[in-house]
Amino acid sequence: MELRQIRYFIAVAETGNLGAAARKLHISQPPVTRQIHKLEREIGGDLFVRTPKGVELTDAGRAFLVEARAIIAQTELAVDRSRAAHLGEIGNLEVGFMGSPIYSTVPKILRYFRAHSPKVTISLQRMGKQAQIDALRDGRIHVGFARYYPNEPDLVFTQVELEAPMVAVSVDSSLDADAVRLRELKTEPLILFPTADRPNFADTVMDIFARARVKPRVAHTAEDLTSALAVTAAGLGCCLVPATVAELRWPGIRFIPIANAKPSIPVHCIHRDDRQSPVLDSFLDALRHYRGMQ
Amino acid sequence: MELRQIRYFIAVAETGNLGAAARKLHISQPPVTRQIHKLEREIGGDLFVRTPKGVELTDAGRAFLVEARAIIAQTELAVDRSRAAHLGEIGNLEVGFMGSPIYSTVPKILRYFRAHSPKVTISLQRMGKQAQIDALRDGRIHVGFARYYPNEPDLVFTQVELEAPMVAVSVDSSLDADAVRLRELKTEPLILFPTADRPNFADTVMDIFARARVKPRVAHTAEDLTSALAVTAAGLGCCLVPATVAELRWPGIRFIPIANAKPSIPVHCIHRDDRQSPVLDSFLDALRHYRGMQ
DNA sequence: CCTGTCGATACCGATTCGGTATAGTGGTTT
DNA sequence: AAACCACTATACCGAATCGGTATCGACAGG
Repeated sequence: MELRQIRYFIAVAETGNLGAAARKLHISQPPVTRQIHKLEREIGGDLFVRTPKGVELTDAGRAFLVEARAIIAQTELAVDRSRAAHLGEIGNLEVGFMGSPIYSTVPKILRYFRAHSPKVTISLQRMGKQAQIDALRDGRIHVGFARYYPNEPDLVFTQVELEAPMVAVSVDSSLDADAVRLRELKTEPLILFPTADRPNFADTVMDIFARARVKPRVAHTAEDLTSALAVTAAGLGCCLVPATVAELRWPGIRFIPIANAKPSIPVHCIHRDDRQSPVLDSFLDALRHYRGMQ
Repeated sequence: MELRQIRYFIAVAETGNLGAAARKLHISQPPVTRQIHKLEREIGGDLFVRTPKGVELTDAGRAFLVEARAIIAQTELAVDRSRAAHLGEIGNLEVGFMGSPIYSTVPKILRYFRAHSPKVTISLQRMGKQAQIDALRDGRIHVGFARYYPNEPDLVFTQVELEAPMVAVSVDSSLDADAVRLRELKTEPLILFPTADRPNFADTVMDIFARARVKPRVAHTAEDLTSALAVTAAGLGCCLVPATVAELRWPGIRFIPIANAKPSIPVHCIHRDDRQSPVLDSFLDALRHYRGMQ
């Protein structure tokens, strides 16, 4: 069976007349006759009864007409869907992430992307940097988010955010609530995090102190942001956090801006550079718009 | 687009390899390349990425594969359905009926037909004989049931049942419950029905009395069976009914067999004779079996 | 009885299809 | 580094199929 036969059949069924169907199809009448006959031979029974004034559907023809229309609708749907997939309008975006960007930066970007491409489903999974890199190569994720990435020949990363540091202290802290200078933290016990996956945020924190020519008193290390804030809330010290983290409410924690602090804490996004995924292209497009807005 | 392209596409997608797909399709490799290219041109984007070891689906290709399988399934369904319709296994049987056969004969036959062709839906509509004949010619019904039909050149009717008469009397009647002779009814007030659409059951009743050389005392006429039994239950007289009517329970009515009564009340079925409807053919087939069983 | 309309058939180029041969490409082997 | 695969793409050739023209046969209406 071929779609040509189905298209001709529908035209004939709708006009009730081979000649009229041929005119509608912009061909002559004999080819229509032939294709209908072929179709009838394949189905093994007549689809029309021939009358002197045209043709009429048989019961089998009526049943086939319903299916025929469904087939044509299905083919059109197939083209539409795959075109949409080609344009990155539908599909699935697999996202890997690690660390604190998940608290604010990643949701903001994904919300923006969703407004652009509402039909794309998004899957999020927490994974370390190296796991992200492996997953990107295997195609298990399209894009990864973290603060820092090592250089990889076949991958490309771009900075999507640059945040100023803030100080997180216990609500019981005696530090000024409006702003502090880094120098004032010299005597405060500092909590560093994370501990794994260097280069990481802990390095940035040390760099910020170094640039301000302040030598911090590192009292504790914590595995990740959540642990660090827990230790902070317990009153064991303070820690530096990216500004977006302060957008959330943490029990027992007060965030204090740092005077004259420059935005110096990046969030990066990593992905393949082979333009294999329209959904990724679509996402990167939205990401460029998003960065243009900032 | 043509189904050929879709079939080739599925084969390629499933093998991940144009050559292997060609072998599976029992053709050589170049035609496969060509059809895939055509398909990609029509959709306006690549469905596969070509790798040194074969091909891999793109996102658009993956989306199209789902639809492609649906299209093929739909075509197979189309052939199956229309074949089934051709064999009268699916479809709709429109039945017209009038009078008392609806109480037992018609349901019995339809139940039997349903066991034969469970996927055929059945629509019943009450209509007079002439209405049935018109509806048969227009194709609004496939088959009609009534006791008698006039001869029609393009229609054919067959007897499907021959019932003995029974006497219906009020429960208060003094007549013997086991059997009566027609002669005993000579003095009973007789209720005749129906009043319209002659020849009808009333004529048969008069004929039964005439053959027994008994002259009945016609006291009332009623429009139909239900009315006649209502009058009977009121104690205004008795009436003859076909035996199958006695299978039902009527309040206030007692049915009494007639001694030596021969089956003489027919039920007929009428239909067109042009073999245009497989469902009708299927029904007539079941009907022949049914009559063979009786 | 003639005529108009419809589907079916026969035949003719034009197109499309499948087959063969071969070029091009990237990865692997030696 | 050169030879060798395995795979896709392209060019070209007969065969099948498609659409067009002309015509036939059947039937209804004038």
